[in-house]
Amino acid sequence: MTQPEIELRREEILDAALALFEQGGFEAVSFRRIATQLDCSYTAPYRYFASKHELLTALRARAFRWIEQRMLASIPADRGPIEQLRALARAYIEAALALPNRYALMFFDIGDEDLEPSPELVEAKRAALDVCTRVVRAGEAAGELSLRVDPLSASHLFWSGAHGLVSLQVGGQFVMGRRFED
Amino acid sequence: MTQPEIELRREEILDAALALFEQGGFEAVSFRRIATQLDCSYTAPYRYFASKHELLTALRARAFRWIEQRMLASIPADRGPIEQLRALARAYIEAALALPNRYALMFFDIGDEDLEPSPELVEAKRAALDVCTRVVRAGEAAGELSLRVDPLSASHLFWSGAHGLVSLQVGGQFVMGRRFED
DNA sequence: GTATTAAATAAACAGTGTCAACATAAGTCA
DNA sequence: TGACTTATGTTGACACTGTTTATTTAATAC
Repeated sequence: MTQPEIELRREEILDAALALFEQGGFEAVSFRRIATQLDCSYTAPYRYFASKHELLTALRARAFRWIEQRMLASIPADRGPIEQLRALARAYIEAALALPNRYALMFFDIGDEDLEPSPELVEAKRAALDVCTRVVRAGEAAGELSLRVDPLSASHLFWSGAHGLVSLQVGGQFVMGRRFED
Repeated sequence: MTQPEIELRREEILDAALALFEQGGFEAVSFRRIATQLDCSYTAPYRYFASKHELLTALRARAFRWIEQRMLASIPADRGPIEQLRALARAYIEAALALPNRYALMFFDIGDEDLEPSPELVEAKRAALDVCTRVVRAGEAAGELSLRVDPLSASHLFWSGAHGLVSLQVGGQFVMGRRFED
């Protein structure tokens, strides 16, 4: 099996896992169920993911890469940093709200709640957060932005805040349409 | 069994569950293990918690009540709202950092990632968040604070931010000692 | 063709949450 | 007191789970 074929198979497995996850959360993802969806034996996916933990971690990393792309594409190059951050927040929120249901939202918690995140996940999170950090740094370098915390913490706050608002919104108490930065 | 006795037994079960959780996360909490810790049969806890989900939910609610108390006690009544918010953040962070390990930190994510939270948990979360909301509202009423978002969202942002910073800190990249409000 | 390697499979193990049937203790009323 | 009812605890079982081992099948190299 050639390398791109392997990658393709991995994607198929992740797709199946995602479908299960979206309709029943972490517990609904099981090797047995993935196998029936892909019509293979239930140990076959072990060739591609060493454990359930690794599978879910890979799934989450993929999700971070996805939202990173959406945020990247949303930055208006011709505007100031504050406007860019606002666009980032909007992109994040829209992406998060476009998710099929609440479950998928859990993926985007930037916190390090995972005891042993894979390097892949750490890298994907860092890359996603870096979209914010770069904007902040550029803004500070240009003297158009002045925060009381370092860029990394600021981005973390930014991300946590956006995530918190989305989860508040999804939780039922509507808020959207206001501005928020810091 | 009288009502307080029942409550006591529930606490014992939660204690055992917490001990397990703190040393191995959600998956380490099992009715079997709780039973061996409490030296009873593995279905006995079912008399007090209808399901594992309910047990964990009760555990989390208790944690929220705990941190609510610590935050409440930290508010300096003789200071302005900004100083009070700062004290709240400090209290939150100190409480979170005083936790025995990372696992317990997961409890304090305020987000609604849980599909079916019990009324008890919803109430505990609301009460904890209300500590912030009251300070914000009082500050706005006194004209000493003016935010661009409503008090509830502000508190949510506040909480998410504090939680995000703590989890960043626990994750390894130190930040503490700076100010942050919004 | 055969030999070797990769891929998929089946069987099994130790756990899990949960439920139904059973036993036991406590409390209630005669 | 003794019989009855109710709450509480226990055992055994069911249908799952993640994971490992051995075994078979498919693909490749010579």
